[in-house]
Amino acid sequence: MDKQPDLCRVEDALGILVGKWKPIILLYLLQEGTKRFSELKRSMPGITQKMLTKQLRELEDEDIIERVVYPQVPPKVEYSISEYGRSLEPILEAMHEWGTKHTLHKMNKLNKKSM
Amino acid sequence: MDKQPDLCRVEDALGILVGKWKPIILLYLLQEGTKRFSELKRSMPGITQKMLTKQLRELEDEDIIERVVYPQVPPKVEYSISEYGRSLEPILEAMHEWGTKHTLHKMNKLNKKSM
DNA sequence: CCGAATCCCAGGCGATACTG
DNA sequence: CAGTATCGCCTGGGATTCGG
Repeated sequence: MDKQPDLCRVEDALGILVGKWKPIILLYLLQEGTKRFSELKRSMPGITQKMLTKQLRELEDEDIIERVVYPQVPPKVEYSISEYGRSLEPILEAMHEWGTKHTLHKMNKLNKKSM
Repeated sequence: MDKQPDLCRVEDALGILVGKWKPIILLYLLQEGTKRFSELKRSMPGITQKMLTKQLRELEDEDIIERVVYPQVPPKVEYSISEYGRSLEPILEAMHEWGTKHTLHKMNKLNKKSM
């Protein structure tokens, strides 16, 4: 199964970003700083509690985000990007930039067809 | 960089790289230049013809790779990274670099536990 | 040699309801 | 408020077979 181990490290990074809501969560926390669960949920229309919990857990397991529980009633849990997680920021920015260009690229392609 | 969730284009880039064999295909073609179908298949133990064809088609549809068919018997089809596709190289390199560090990060984490 | 067509399964994702 | 628990759909990926 082992191919060239050194060539396949791309997938380790990819695996962390893949997930329907992970890029959104990461960009949001990078932008807004620390947020509690309900704030995250409110800012992502369409996500269910289950999915938000799951994606947050997975990011936490990889040490990308930090989770702080305040033992009180009602409960309060805050999430934030870890110092380590910030090392992903350049990659996210590069992908966002490339994605923006690619969207234009596809639009040009469609326009050519209809002309 | 616009980080509003609804304007986030990270997923456009992500969608192109996601696919079990796509990073491998891209890195291979970036390194080796033009290759024919059978060479690609031979270099990726475990991939089926169907999957290789599918992943190549998807990359071709996004103009990331180029496909040249030589009308002869037996058939010969060559694949290569397009000029446009090369714009993904910095991202792949960044992810590879990050992935390498992350692998170390996880190893350190495991070592701490067992000490 | 290249790839399309078919069948199949696991897991990601979602809707909904329940709990401390 | 911040989660679990259950159920079910849908799609990516794989084995196999057929065709030009």
